[in-house]
Amino acid sequence: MTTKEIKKKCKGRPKCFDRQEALEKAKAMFCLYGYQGTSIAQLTNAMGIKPPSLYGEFGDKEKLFIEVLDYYYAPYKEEVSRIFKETDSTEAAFKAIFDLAKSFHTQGISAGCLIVNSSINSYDEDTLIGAKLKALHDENESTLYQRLEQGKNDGDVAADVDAKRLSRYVSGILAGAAIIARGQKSTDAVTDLLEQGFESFQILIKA
Amino acid sequence: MTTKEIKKKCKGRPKCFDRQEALEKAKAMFCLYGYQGTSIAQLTNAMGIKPPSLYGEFGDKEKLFIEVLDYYYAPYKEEVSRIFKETDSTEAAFKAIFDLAKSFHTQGISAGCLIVNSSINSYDEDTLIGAKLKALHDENESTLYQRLEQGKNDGDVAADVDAKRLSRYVSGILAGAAIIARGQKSTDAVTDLLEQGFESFQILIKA
DNA sequence: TTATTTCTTTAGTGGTCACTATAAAAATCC
DNA sequence: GGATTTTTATAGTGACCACTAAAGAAATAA
Repeated sequence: MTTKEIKKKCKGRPKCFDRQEALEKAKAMFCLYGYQGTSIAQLTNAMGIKPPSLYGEFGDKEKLFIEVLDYYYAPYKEEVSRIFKETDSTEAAFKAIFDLAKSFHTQGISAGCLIVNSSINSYDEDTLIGAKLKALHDENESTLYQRLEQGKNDGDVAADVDAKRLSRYVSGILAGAAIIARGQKSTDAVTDLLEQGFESFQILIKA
Repeated sequence: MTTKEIKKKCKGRPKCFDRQEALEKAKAMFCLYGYQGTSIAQLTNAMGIKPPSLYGEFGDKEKLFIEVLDYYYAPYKEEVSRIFKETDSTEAAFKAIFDLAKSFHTQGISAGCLIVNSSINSYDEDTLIGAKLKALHDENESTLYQRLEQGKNDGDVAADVDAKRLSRYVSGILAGAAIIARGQKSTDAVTDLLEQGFESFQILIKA
């Protein structure tokens, strides 16, 4: 919207596509078929543009994918941030996190989580994609960890709880839920895992 | 060994490679790079054979992969079966399962779990690979479920425990551990997840 | 209007993909 | 030893891969 307005007075031929819409389409394709599994031809077809436009706008396939990863993570990050701001107790906050994952994976045809999916194929930290994936994972886990530490300060998480271990536990269950959502496509399996996961979380923060 | 002895008296030119060794090499490549990410050229190079030999012996890439999946799952299945036979209490049995996963993912360079990894890219049940992956997952979860039901009969699992839900929970954590092992390559993260997972399991079967 | 700039479309590039036709090599059978 | 059988190695097949050179189209600037 605003970018369109701002760019109204540029020289040269105007673009025939909206950048965000293109990213959205690319995201959908990468979610379905993965980075390797999605060809430039599939991407350009879905995005409604030709290869030179894609390369002109996004650089190459790898750079486009990294941009899609940020675009994918942003709303989740914002939602988690909102939850942790607006929710008082640690228990209620993590209940909201588990619920967020549950609703994400159980409404519509879930393709799992793009970041979890991609970490299977691009696990090498020496690559741009691998480094980006690790950064996003670490950021997420760190966010969970900090909320647990806050809970210990607030007093609704027991003092002898290992916050790092517990954040890894939650992070691992969320990753598992993403896997199950994609691989098994069973709403019940995801729900069971996440609800049982939260149930155990409730117990673990009290001991 | 025995197959070699038996096949000693065949007509025609004898094979230059050992079938199981070839499967082992193929397994290693698929574990590292995945189904899509491993080319026939890479496979034949690792297996020490030429493409026509691969196709003559295994059919095509898809059939080879499915055979590798069975070859990969077999020792795990046997080990779980052994654990469930030789271990008395449900708690000790699942402790052994969690420990098995822990040692598998923390010794050497873990490539995660081939079956979990593959379920990301080959999630369509309509394909041969997708169907095989779902079958293996279901078999594993069913094995866990049955052991929990046995525990309820034996009396060391509380009667009101939802065995299906709990088996999905354990299965989900094991999947998450495989993801973390591959994606984060952190021994500590895997250990934390699995130990915290078993700790919660201990509590959940008693309530 | 003309020049300049920027994006578009067309039409490819060399490289790699899974897979195979062909024929030589190495064994047994008669 | 010669015929048969099976596996081998050589050398390719068309299809698709990520990516791009070249030229046309659509805007602004002069």
